[in-house]
Amino acid sequence: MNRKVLLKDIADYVGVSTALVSYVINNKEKEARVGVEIAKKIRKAAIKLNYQPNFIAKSLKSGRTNTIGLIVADISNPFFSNIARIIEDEARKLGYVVIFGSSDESAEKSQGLIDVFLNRQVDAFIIAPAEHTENQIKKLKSRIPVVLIDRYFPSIETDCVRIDNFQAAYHAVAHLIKNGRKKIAMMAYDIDLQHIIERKNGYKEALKKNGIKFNPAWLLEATFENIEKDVEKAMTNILSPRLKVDALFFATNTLAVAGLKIINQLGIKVPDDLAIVSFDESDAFDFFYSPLTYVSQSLSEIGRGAVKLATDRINNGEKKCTSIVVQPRLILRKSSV
Amino acid sequence: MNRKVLLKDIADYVGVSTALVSYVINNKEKEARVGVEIAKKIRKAAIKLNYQPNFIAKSLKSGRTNTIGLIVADISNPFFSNIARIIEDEARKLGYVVIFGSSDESAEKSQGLIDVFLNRQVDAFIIAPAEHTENQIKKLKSRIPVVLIDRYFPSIETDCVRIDNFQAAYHAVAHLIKNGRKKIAMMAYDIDLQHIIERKNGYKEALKKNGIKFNPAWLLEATFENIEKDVEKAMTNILSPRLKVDALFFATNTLAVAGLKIINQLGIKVPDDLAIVSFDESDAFDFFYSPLTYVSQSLSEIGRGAVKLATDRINNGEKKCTSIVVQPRLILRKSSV
DNA sequence: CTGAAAGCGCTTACAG
DNA sequence: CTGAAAGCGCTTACAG
Repeated sequence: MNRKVLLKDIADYVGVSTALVSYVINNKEKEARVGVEIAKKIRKAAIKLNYQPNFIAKSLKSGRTNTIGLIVADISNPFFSNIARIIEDEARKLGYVVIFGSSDESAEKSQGLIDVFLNRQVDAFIIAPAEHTENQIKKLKSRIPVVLIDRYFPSIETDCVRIDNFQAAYHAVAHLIKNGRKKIAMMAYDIDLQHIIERKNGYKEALKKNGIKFNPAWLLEATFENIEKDVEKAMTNILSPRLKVDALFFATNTLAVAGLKIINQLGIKVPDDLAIVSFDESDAFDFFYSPLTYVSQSLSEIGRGAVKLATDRINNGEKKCTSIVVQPRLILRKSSV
Repeated sequence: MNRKVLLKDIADYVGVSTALVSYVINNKEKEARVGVEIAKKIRKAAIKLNYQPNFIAKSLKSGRTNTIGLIVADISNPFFSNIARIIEDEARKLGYVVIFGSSDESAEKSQGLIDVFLNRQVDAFIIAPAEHTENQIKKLKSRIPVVLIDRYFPSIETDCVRIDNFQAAYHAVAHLIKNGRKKIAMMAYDIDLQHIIERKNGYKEALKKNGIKFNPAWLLEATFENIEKDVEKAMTNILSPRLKVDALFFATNTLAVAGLKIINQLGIKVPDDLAIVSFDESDAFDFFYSPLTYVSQSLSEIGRGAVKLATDRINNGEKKCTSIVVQPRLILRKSSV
């Protein structure tokens, strides 16, 4: 295994100082007013010797690692892995690399990941924040660029990419009502995160605006720790032994996937006996026997936007916070007819 | 924003040299025979000042970054994102962080990612290698620990975690035959990767051993670049206007998800008219109207194994190559009855 | 137009 | 038992 080629090797090879080589390699000949001939020679030598600069050394000097820390709830959730894929591509185009971590919606794990990534000197964070992490985010953003995705905290001014969750939920539920549904349940999380709260509010407002009195028994809630069991219990309650509602609105894809299993088990007819609308997407939605109507967020807009905001702020820490609000679309299919 | 705390700050605070502080922080007091009292003081000061060592500086000195580079075909494929999740957790337990990249099955992108990650001085690679990357892998493994997952190259001795694809495919197809199927097609990739080749061979061998003559028209192939279209074309050909086979074996989950859509479009009855078995997993398999029988690989065994092999080799570059062979299971469901 | 030198924040062999 | 100093591989202000 041959030794790595260093700046010094090129300098020796050409017969100049490492300083000169550094300037040329980084295209700063102008500032240093390096001779054209020499510059050419240096470039040639760099290629010939296959010089690869040592990122670590560069980072130590520059204080930049060209690394973005990505924290999501769970990288194996298709919603997040699809966003991760976009972020990866966009980031690399700009010379960044992504390290990732899953918080499992736990504030404690979130803090752990933040600490690890801070130690690694990431240049910026892209975070789908977990519940009760306001303080973490507030502190973090005073030190380093932070972009929130999917969720956000109204009390903190940050760069963020999100959708209007209230509107999206409102439209989804209004759509159910327009199609004649009157008793509409919502399967949500028992959680203190703004995007879920807004989805709940949108749901309630749609009922209200359409003259339907909200029945508290319709709002089903699960915890993150026990999704499967909680969904089963809540849904069995409201759907069995007899259907107490005629439509069901799922607040996220994970809830929907768990819920559809119960619906299959109970042998409920969708959409005849129960209409369904969900949020986000999943392969499961396409293959459920009655393909699901769902609120689609453009994952590529989210990913692209997040990387753009992050890198913009890396390059200009003083600029004002930007919220990119992505337009969701309601994809109409058989489950809600 | 207050300045980061340095070793020097602790040294000044306690009134010793940075060397001593470094020894204590890294629990090497023994070697340096630091006084117990001093060590205590230093530790206290480190906590009081909330000292966080600078990883970059450490890395530059030690040549280690405690970073693993993960290269898969596509991080948004649930098979890979689930493995990524396991790798993330296992790696962090051991003090490593993971940077990831998607090769899209392209040798060129693969090389690009390898170069980027090498520059970042990752300590090891975990790779699901793309087609035609033997030489990349061969070169790479002479420089740095490499663990292959999912796929491997028989011509290169490497650490790897895999299943016996031949056996798995053989059993899957034998299962179809045992259930009375006689004309069994396989939807695979037109690709020169060992795991796909072995799955094809297992398929053929199962036919042969059971006295069924293999019909070349049964082996359907798609390219990675055009999965959807290729699958549609190949499957329409063999399933329409009349069914020319009575069973279909999918070589991967991506092929199956694409294929099931066609089957739905054509309105084919599964399993009555066509039995199905697939590889890997997907939420779609559960929600297809006739839940899919599939070959399940333990993703956690794969992820865990990969991290173990990688870190073992980081700590002992000379040890012999290890193949972890994970036992797949055939999960029987309605689609293949 | 070019080079010597300091410095980024650590670790560790060496000297005392 | 402890410290001064070199060095990891770069960048860049400074001097010439």
